[in-house]
Amino acid sequence: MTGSRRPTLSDVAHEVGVSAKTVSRVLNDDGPTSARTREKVMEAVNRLGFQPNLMARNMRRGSPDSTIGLVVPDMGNPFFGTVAGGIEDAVRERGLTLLMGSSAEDPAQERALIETFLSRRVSALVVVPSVGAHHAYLGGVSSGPPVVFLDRPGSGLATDRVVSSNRSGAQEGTAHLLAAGHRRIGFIGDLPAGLYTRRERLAGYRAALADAGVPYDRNLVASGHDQGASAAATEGLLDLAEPPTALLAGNNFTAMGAVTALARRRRKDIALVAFDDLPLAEILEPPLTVIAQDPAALGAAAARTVLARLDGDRTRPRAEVVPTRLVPRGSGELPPR
Amino acid sequence: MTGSRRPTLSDVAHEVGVSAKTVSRVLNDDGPTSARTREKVMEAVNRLGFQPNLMARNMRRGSPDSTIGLVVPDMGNPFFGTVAGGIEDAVRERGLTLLMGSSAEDPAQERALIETFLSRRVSALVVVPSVGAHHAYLGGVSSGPPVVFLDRPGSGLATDRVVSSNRSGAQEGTAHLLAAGHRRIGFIGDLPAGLYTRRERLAGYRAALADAGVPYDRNLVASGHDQGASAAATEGLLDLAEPPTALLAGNNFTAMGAVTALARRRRKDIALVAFDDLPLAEILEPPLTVIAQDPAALGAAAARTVLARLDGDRTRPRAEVVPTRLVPRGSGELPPR
DNA sequence: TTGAAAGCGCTAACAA
DNA sequence: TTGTTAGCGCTTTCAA
Repeated sequence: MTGSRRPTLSDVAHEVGVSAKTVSRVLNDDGPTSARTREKVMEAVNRLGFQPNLMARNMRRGSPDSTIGLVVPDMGNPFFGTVAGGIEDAVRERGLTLLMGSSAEDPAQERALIETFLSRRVSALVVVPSVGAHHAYLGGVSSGPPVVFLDRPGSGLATDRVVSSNRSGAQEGTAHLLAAGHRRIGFIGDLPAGLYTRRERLAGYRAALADAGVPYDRNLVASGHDQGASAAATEGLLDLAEPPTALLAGNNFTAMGAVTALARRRRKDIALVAFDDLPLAEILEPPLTVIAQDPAALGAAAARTVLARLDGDRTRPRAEVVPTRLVPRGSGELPPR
Repeated sequence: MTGSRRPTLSDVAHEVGVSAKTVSRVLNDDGPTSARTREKVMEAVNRLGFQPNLMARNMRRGSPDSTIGLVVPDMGNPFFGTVAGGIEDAVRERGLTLLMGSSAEDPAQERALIETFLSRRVSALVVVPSVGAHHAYLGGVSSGPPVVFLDRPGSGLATDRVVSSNRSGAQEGTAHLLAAGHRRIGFIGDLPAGLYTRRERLAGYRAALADAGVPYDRNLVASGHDQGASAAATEGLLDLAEPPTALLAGNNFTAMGAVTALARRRRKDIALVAFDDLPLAEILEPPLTVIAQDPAALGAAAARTVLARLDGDRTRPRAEVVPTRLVPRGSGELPPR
């Protein structure tokens, strides 16, 4: 397995007794070759376990690598996994392979990963930008592959982007709680506070409050990035002197935290609407009302944009919004006590 | 952004008025260079937006690409996302980048992805083999990168592997149900039936039954791959003439299906133990008892093995088993009615 | 139907 | 401290 040098085209050619170019022709179906030659070449290829060196091929051809680089902040979040699946399904038939790496929500790691992808000459880049990252360097004098920002707009680079309808979705979810009669509605948002999705969803929440003439109370805004911190933040809201009677959870992890906190406190009377769906939402008690995102559609939209750019689309940057959908299941319809 | 040719080393060299080799020296910190030269070179690099072509560098150096290829059957499954995070954390400081792609549990796609990685000369390959895939081709005459199988052993290739303690874990979980007094215990397994983890866990289940002198009844074995199918399969078990009083769910998705089915039927009297933990396990009613896996540890173990091989370890293939842990939370302690 | 020569962008080896 | 030459493995171009 690990041992002698990997075989090259010339090794195969030498083995068969032809020139390297002939082997190349056989492998790439490029130009005429006799059946006899083809047979012998293929036999030698298999016998030697020859694997063409794509780096050499791409270099000579001057063509980009047939891969698309995807940068996400967290591979363990099924939201991004589903996004990746949506991209992959859409680009596979074009012969493109999706390569995914994680930035761990760190601008430095994000940049390192992007440069890794650029140095490997990927055909396109899909990036979920980390908070605090700047992308001006991507738009330098140099010609690079098309870049699409996903889930969040990038900073310092005017290029295509695909996001969910964060603001109107959150507004709709909050309005749903207001319609049930709630006036004190808590918001549990992701961290850091500068996160685009958090800001947009918080803005939607505030817009709904304003529409209903309910004053915004910043004491009702809590934060957490993972499930544990979000649960603690939720308990903090419940412990207020004037606690909320309803909650809007800002994403899937904060939703799990809120659900956990309410369960620990046995507070089935607190209404809850979550941004982003959860696999077990239906069977929670009460069943969880959500503003569902469509991560596979986000991925597919990004892929379509990428393919259009690769096909020569030179129009100005697109900003696509994938709609969210309110799914009432019960937890958002509870009245205030 | 997309336009003129990407700048090369020579472009930079020409711009500064030095040779390509000097620019190379500056960029790679290889050999002496004057401060003045370094300055001018870096300035030109930034101005032109030069990105070194890693394909060319790797080719010339004859070194493999500083990436590790990871092949998983499903990017949307957080289990594999967490595994990937475990690998990444362990290899990052060695300067290796993790590239993940999906086989969609299809041997043909798996092979295509592996060949893609091999053609790009990755430093190592970590593979979660699809059912029905054979890997003899990886062990050919040729020298290739180290390969580690993860979560499941590969077929046709004797190489390193890292798996969970599937059999003993399932045995322990089943024994837990038997200890609570259950004698009719259903098993809901992943599909296809040939899947290694399913077979191992089923074997553990059967071993526990045998230890307790309880006859194995194949009518109590049901199957599903996703949450919906697993829920339907669970309902099928509940509709038997002699239904089970307890269930063992074979993985995270079947667990969510079983939980869903029991909730729909309002059967809080049915005991349940699930293989693999769930984020909301604690707050289900009753709280879900699980045989927890440690996906990050699986990834870390695979990474350690990879690094050892890259460091020249030529000993015979390792078979590492990452232990599972029974976490009693309530659902497995319910007595039979 | 096949081969020879050149060169993609970079770095090793040597020379200056 | 810097430059020149050659060559990594492949494909393009041209010739046979």
